[in-house]
Amino acid sequence: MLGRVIEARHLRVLRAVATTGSFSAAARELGCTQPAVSQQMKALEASAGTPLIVRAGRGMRLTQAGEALVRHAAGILAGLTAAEEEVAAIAGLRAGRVRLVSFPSGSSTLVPTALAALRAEHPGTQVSLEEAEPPRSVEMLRAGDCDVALAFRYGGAAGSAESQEWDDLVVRPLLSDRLVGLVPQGHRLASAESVGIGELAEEPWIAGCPRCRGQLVQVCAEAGFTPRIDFATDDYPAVVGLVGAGLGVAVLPRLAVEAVRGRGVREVRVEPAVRREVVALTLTDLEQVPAVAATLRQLERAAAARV
Amino acid sequence: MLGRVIEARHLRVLRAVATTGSFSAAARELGCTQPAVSQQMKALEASAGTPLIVRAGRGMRLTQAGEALVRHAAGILAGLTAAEEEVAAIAGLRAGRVRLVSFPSGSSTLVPTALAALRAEHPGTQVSLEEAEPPRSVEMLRAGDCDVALAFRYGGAAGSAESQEWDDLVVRPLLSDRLVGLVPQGHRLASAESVGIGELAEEPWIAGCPRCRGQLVQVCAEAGFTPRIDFATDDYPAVVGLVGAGLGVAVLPRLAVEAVRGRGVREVRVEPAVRREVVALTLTDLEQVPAVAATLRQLERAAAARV
DNA sequence: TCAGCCCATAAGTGAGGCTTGTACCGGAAA
DNA sequence: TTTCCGGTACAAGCCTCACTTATGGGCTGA
Repeated sequence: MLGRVIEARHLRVLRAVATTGSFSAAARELGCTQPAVSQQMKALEASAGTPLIVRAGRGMRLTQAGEALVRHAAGILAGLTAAEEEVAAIAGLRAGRVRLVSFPSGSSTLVPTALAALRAEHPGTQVSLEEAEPPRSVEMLRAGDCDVALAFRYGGAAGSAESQEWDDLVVRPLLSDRLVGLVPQGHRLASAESVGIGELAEEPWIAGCPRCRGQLVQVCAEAGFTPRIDFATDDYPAVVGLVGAGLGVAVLPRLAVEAVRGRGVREVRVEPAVRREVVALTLTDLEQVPAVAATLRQLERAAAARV
Repeated sequence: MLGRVIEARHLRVLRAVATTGSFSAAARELGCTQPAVSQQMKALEASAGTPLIVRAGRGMRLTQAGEALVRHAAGILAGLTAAEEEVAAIAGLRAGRVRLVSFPSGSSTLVPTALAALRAEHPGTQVSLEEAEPPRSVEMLRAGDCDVALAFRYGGAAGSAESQEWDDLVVRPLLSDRLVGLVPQGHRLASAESVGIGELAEEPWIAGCPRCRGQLVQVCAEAGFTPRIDFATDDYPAVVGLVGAGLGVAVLPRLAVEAVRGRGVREVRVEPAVRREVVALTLTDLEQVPAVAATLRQLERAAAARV
């Protein structure tokens, strides 16, 4: 048997034949030759098991089976073009949804810039934003709960463990975020241009998120002391507020400080320079999704514009 | 470019992948090998212009485009199977309509037998019956107003013209219908076994339909006389009634006489034997239509059973 | 009767779908 | 950890099938 099942191609040919009333005209409409139409119709009749058209001198008529098939073809082909259009809209960035997860200081700095540019370039795209710190955000990425994760990692030994976890992901480096020191206005180091970390050994500390705190402890250990951490909170405005209130000093990523208009605090450069690398993460397959690719591109542009 | 447009085959594969959650399981469900599924999915993603699935360790997830396509695929494939089933019903004689046109004496003899058998064999088929004499019924057949025409033709010189008109049609001979003479009871020839047509030369005649009348005149001319036709009507019961009332004699096809229970008339065999050939006509293409073929078959069986 | 249009058929070609075979990667069990 | 198993990707070969060109026949209208 030739044609086992009915394919969309057959229905397109049949519809063209039914509307034009001739094989040749259908061929012209379909952009192929007349024998092609002839063969398709023969194959379709073979799989139908009954003639679909009757030649009636000039022109042709549909049989009952032909009429039934044409009637169904209308809906089927309409559904098919609707499906193609919806997919094309997603592929062409006239539609498409991206679920973005970012760590807090990223979502208030890089993300707004990137999303504004994305919206301007592709108004049809929709982006949902959620906040989560790196370990959790990567979990969400793997679980399929988001498409892009804005995360960060610290260089050196501590980062290697994370890098290993990410080697099956797409890692797009965005920028290198230097840590800056925060001291209260009026502090003895408030007007210093650069401060060695060891000079803060005896100060009370306000620590940030757990990972940042770990990083802080490690850096201080390398400098030969253990920081006395009086307060620790995920809330960066709170950190800045605590420093401003004179309750201690802090070391925060540049991005986090920038996101908070701190009053009563001074930024000082801390030596040795410690940087965290801010990256965008996504799954290998998702990198090819147009909306995801566009989001990554805009995140990179937003990061580049920050230099 | 590989896959230009989306075909039903692609959607079947995608649906199987989406429901089973793996290429291998989809291949088993579809009755093909796993690389076949792999290739189809790759082709589909190529024509979609965006990934449709993301591999997520154990199993896989659909992307937004994939979800859209699967959502549409449900309706499209449902419509396709509905179309296939409807066509299969027609092809398998579980459905199907035949428009039958018959001359009057055929519709009351052969047709009921044939249609009863058809109904018994294929209860799903629907037959519509209309009455029309041969010239008109063939017109209807050519115009697409009916599918099968029950007609008749006279042999000899008169029939050749009709045969020429029918040589592009499918002609199924059903039976040869001998013409019989009708005389009133008590007529001088009422008890004759066989009557030469010439013996009726002086009788008043009741003629039937126009074509039968033409045939009558021709036969009489060959016998050397011109019949005096007092009445002519398409209505065979009327002809029989008129003969029964003693208003004349008539020559009618056997089928027509059989259809009418005549009172007060006697049948006599007329010599020379004149026969009309009863045939079923259809279009070449329609002969392959199952419902038409079944109708023709039952008409032939009904005619054969009449011997 | 001739010209034009349309359809069917045949043969050749090319694309692409399917298969087998193999390698790679992951997770689960020993 | 090693080993095994289920799953996928990749490559090569085959074969089906869809399209092409070329040709013949049939019907219509001039």
